[in-house]
Amino acid sequence: MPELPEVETIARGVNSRVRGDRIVEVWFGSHREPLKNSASRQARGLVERRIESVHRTGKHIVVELGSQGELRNSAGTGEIAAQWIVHLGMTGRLLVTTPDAPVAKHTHARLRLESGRELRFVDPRRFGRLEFRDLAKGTKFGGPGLEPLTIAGEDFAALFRGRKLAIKAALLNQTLMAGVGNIYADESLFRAGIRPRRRAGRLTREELERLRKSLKEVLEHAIRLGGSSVSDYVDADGAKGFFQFEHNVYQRTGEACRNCGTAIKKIVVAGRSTHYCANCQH
DNA sequence: ACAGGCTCCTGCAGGC
DNA sequence: TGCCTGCAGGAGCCTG
Repeated sequence: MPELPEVETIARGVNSRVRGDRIVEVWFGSHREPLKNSASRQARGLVERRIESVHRTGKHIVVELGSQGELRNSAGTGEIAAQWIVHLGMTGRLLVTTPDAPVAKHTHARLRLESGRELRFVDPRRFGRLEFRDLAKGTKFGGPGLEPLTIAGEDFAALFRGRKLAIKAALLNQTLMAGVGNIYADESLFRAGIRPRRRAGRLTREELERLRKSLKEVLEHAIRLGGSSVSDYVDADGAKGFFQFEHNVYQRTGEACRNCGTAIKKIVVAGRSTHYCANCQH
């Protein structure tokens, strides 16, 4: 479901509410979990740790955790000893609630915090993933791919050099760049005036630079509006985003292009529905 | 290298 | 009302 702007919005919201709080009790649902390592291992690893910060890497939310068993109410050392990595898949939600808030259907994890609040992971389709990492036993989560918000023009161009796949497929490939999904691939290609089926390696340097800037602008604009709420996306408070009203092509099949009035086309690229304006994009 | 298909799931909209 | 089909912000795997 969520792409970079939605994940960024959620991570910021969660961070501002739980930073400095401590995990005092952990509950995982009993049936098949969307987990990378076992529920019991995660629960044992998470409990009694201070949440140092929460941030986004690609489409992943990274919860940075202090060492286990520090004194209650202590400020902590600020050092990162473990991480909880949350990937929301298509329908995942990470919510900060009061303990008495009704438990939504498909709630898979609940972390009770010292403040009394709860951090909950809800995911109907269970495409999301939860992973616990003890940094004493393994490496820090790096995530795949480069960050589209900060990538330099040279690096951006290098990603696509010599590649025969469609530019849209390349944008969706998380090992190249992390965070771009179906909405923002379509929207950035529209903004850059590039057709989604163009071969990545055939784009001119000028087009690539236009695409890099368009992508950055679209993502930053979407972050400012709290992301796109296409069906069920909500932030850490359960509030919706507003970028869906700014979409130029995504899910606007047959509607008039806001730029030229031509009907927006829908095709399939890389197995995903793809929307573009045949008049504005070349 | 890359395309395309299939898979993991649930929920919702639309057609009949 | 119900039943069926298709589709959905992701991504991994397998085949050709």
